[in-house]
Amino acid sequence: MPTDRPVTLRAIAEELGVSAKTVSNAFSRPDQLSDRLREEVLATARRLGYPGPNPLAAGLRRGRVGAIGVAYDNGLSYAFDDPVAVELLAGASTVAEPAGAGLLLVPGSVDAHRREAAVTDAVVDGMVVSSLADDDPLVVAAVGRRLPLAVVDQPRPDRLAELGAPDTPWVGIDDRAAAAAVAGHVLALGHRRIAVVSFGLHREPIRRGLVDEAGQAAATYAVSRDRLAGYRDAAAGVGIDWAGVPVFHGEDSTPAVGAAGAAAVLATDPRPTALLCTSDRLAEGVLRTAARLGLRVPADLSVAGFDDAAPAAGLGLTTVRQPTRRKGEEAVRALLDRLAGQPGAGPRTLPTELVVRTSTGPPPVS
Amino acid sequence: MPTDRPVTLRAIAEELGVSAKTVSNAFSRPDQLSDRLREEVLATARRLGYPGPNPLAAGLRRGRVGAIGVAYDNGLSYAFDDPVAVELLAGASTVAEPAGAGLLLVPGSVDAHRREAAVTDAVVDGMVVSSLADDDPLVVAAVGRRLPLAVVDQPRPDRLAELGAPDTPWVGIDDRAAAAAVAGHVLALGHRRIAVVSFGLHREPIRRGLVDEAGQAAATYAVSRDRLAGYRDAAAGVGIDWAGVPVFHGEDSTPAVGAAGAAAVLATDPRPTALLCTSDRLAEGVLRTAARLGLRVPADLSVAGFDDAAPAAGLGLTTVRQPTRRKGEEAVRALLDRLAGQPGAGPRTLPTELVVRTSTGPPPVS
DNA sequence: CCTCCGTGCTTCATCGATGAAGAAGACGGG
DNA sequence: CCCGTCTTCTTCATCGATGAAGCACGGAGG
Repeated sequence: MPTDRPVTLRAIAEELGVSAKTVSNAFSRPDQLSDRLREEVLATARRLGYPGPNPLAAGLRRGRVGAIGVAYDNGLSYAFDDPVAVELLAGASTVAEPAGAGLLLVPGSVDAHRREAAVTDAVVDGMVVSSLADDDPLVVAAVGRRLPLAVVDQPRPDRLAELGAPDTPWVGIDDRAAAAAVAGHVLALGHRRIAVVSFGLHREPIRRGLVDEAGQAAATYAVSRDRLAGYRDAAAGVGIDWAGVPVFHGEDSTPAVGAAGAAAVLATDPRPTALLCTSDRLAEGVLRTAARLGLRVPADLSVAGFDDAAPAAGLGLTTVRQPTRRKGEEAVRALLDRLAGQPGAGPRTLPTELVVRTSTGPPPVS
Repeated sequence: MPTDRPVTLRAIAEELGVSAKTVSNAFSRPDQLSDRLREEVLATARRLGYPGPNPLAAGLRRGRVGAIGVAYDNGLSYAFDDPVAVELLAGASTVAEPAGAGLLLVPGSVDAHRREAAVTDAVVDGMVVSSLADDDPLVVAAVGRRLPLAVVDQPRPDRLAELGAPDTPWVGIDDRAAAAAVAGHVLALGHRRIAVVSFGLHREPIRRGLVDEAGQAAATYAVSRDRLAGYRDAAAGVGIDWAGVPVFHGEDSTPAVGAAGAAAVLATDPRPTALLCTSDRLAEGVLRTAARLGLRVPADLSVAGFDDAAPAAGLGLTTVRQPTRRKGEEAVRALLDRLAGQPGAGPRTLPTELVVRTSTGPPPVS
């Protein structure tokens, strides 16, 4: 029996009659001692069943642990089902991995208190936070930890400044302009009766369903707010009264919500001829409802998405391509730079591109 | 200016003239002190810009950090591109998340030394390792850390016992039987000239391409070895001489490898009428090559996959469904149980199911 | 009036390692 | 023969917190 309690550096040191520091060096700084002694130390370590230097203790002393936290708006389990989230993680990992940094996926939770605790307790050197609402306590907790941070999409830089973290690296796109671009395309095709299917506007859902202008303006998810504003900009450009445009918002970005949203907005009178969706996954559900109602796309109904994520190409979806993967890359890169001592990089806006496929066309002649 | 060096518990304690332990309690055990004092402590903490108790230090003292490591055979960046890996992670997260445990994705690396270091240095309470070759030093490193472990798929329980960790929880399927089932289906359709497209057999590729029986038996990836053995079992059942069956193995489980593999085995004479693939992603590439060569599936060529992962249904692929998500769930559950003090759960084999779709049919009459 | 107990806070040791600085020989140069 | 330098190892303090145990006080119970 080697031992009943954990074997530590000190145990090996005593066994061999050398200092603890020498044992430490045998593992972490081989050049600091003779090969002969080093071999002896390692052999003794093996014999005693020493698990190697405890990374936790080493991390405490060194001040870094080689891990980057990733906090996402929704739970982890949701994240892995959303191709956009997965792509973000993929991007993050391509930069983190060569740097030898692990990614700690911070558990989300319905329970607000535990959600915060998870961020507070994460053992990491820095954190990427993504897609959080302006009023999410998670943001406050993350900033409050005074940990190097990098933000993807939301909260916006101005909100970060408000929270006392003005130089936080931020990566995102111009959501308003991108949304205006896709709406502009649809309107240019001649559509005048449009509707919107959006994911959540607020963290705490007052009521899912159609939402009026006041509700839209009060959205605490900056991305949702800005995309709606972009649609509205485009509508204003051709003289459409926004008050008459049905806007549905559901809980999250899933086909199920999209399907429900489509049912809701297509029930309004006059029936819209084009639906703008704030994500491709929503659009996927919209297409499903359209099929169920016997509406041909795009002959009877045009549908546009957002993201150009996994299902879009296969579905022939007109959408806005955004560099999700690059967002993950840039966020981690900025974080690593900061950890290496460079100053905060500030906001960085990546380009987007309208992708026209077959889900949009001229409105039906009615 | 609050300070230039980090604010600690002690600083607050001194500022207020109380003990450090009391400040600690104000954060972690609110019931241990009066509300009045607690408020005072928190207010002072805010004033001094205290980031909250350092989770690293707390973790060292407590002996746990609330994170589970996940080590995967290939790099992280690869993992996020593979639907099977993502599903495994999704399963893992659905169990870890409610338990408040984060998932630390351990960085893989081409550099063997750093790969090991990443496992050694991961700050976690336990680790899930998935799909590692029998001779992967990562396994040795993981076992050597004497950290609670749970293994998915490979290495096999017998190999774990060899390494001195006999009671390690293990989750997987009966790869040999599952492979025999899908091969049996193809053979029952009447095919006699079959070929195999497989992902890697060895960690260190001697030579990609067609591999003979000796090479197959020497595979250090137990999953690959057993699936080949299963195909072979089925072939033996109908009197096929396995030495005549072309077996291609490529680096990893990607459509690109599948496409290359198909090209290789379809160039053999006589041309096979059915291709068995060890994953759906490989099969995806095989279908691409078939299309390029003008072969109709299944009229000219039958193709079978493995996994029943994301693309399979869409492609009409005949395959074997395996409960990837559940593997992730069970592995993490077993790990959490062990962390809670229960003894090792040992091996657990999950069921599989043959799924026949449209990519297999009778061989062409030649 | 004395004892017992709970509340609220403190003391002490400890979790397991590593950075900075220093000391003892060995060795080469002048 | 002395001195500076290198190698090899040691000493000391510290990273930042928390468990276990202890002390002081006030109120309840006998």
